[in-house]
Amino acid sequence: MGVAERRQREKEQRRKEIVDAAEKIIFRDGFSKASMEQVANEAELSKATLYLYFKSKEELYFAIFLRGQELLYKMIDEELAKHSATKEKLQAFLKSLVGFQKKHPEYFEAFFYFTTNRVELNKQSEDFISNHEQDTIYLKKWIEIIKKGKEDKIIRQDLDPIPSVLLIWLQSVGMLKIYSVVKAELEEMFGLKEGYLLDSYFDLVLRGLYAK
Amino acid sequence: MGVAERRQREKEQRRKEIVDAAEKIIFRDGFSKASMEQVANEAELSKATLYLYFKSKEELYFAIFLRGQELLYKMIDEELAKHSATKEKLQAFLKSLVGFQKKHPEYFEAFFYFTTNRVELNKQSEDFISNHEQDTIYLKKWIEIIKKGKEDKIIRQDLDPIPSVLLIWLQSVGMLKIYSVVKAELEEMFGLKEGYLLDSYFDLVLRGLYAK
DNA sequence: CCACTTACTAACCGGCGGTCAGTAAGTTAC
DNA sequence: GTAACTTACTGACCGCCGGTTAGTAAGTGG
Repeated sequence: MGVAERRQREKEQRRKEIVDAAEKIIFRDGFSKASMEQVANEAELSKATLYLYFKSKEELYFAIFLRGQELLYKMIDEELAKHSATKEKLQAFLKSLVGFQKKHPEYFEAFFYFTTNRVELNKQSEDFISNHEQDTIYLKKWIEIIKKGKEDKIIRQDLDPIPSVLLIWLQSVGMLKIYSVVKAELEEMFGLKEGYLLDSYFDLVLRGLYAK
Repeated sequence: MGVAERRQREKEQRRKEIVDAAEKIIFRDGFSKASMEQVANEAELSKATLYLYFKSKEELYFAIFLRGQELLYKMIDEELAKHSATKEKLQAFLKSLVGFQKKHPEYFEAFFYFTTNRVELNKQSEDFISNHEQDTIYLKKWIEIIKKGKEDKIIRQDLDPIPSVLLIWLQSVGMLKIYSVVKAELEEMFGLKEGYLLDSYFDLVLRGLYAK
């Protein structure tokens, strides 16, 4: 019986179409200004139908966030695959994160939204759990990289890998977000050249890690 | 004629009362969940009256933000006055910022809100301009501290003071915000002790700055 | 005592996230 | 073929919220 399977496929297709529509509207207007009515129009459905696929506006945005996160992880992994030295790996990480924000500012926005808003999402949902697992795997992978760097005497011997990895993550994401907002003001105020601040950031953060 | 003066005083008093009420409600429920109706009730006024004193909900929140920022700057200055060495000054800065978030998490929240949301506030308003000037003064003060640190060979000679100061600011604020959200999860996941991550942060960021 | 200002508000508006009763097309069983 | 049932969808509605408007009542100044 292929009917159930076809139905399933069609349902997933609809879901995808809704997320596509939501991306278009939310990326254009921002999450809070975008309305479910607009998304529904874009998807050529009624607003009520959206709620058959997503519990709330926020969960719909979460689906967009997941797309973005997958993209980010892919970008990091691709860049990472090019390098084997610890220093280069760390640089690749920072470069990917910056590149992600530059290439996909709206996905970065969604990413930032869900890291700074612990929202009442369905924490039992498949998506949420698999997402959380993926995060954990990622962090542990980076902890291993730092550990290896320590063994190779590249990284300071007195550093604890766990907080180091967490901190680089937290401070980079936070800095990039704020920078994106105040960029123009700062560059005008202090006559900074495009990209100069980020180059300085790379230098500053890596210097805190490296031995010697 | 003391009438006009009395009226002026009373008006300022009302304004203060409204901000007090708004603080109470917004600190309890958060900015987005708090409603102007609730604030009005708390202030024992009608909602319409609030709009005679503030143009929008956001401008009312901005008044709260200003209180918080003043407090933050005061905290930093007090801590700073205790020290003269560059290293200690930098540590005092980080310590004050962390202390501010810990002591006044709601003010920190407001502070973060207005650094990551460039909102349509009245940019000609007295408050906004004086705030912007104060920020500039503050940044320049820190740039001077770093310059002096370079002269004293405490700070790396190859560092440009301007981006260094900006970056410490951006990354610290951003990190603290994200950390406050994910703190519990991280500590549970990696068995981190309370405060350990922040100690590591101090170490990491200062190591990036110091010579030797 | 009257003209005018000040401080305030009840009632309203448009828009939004979210819900619900109902419908129409498709599916299954006989 | 048709009756019973499921699936996918929607129009109309609800409550709430930020913000506005027309109007009132107390106080001021001449």
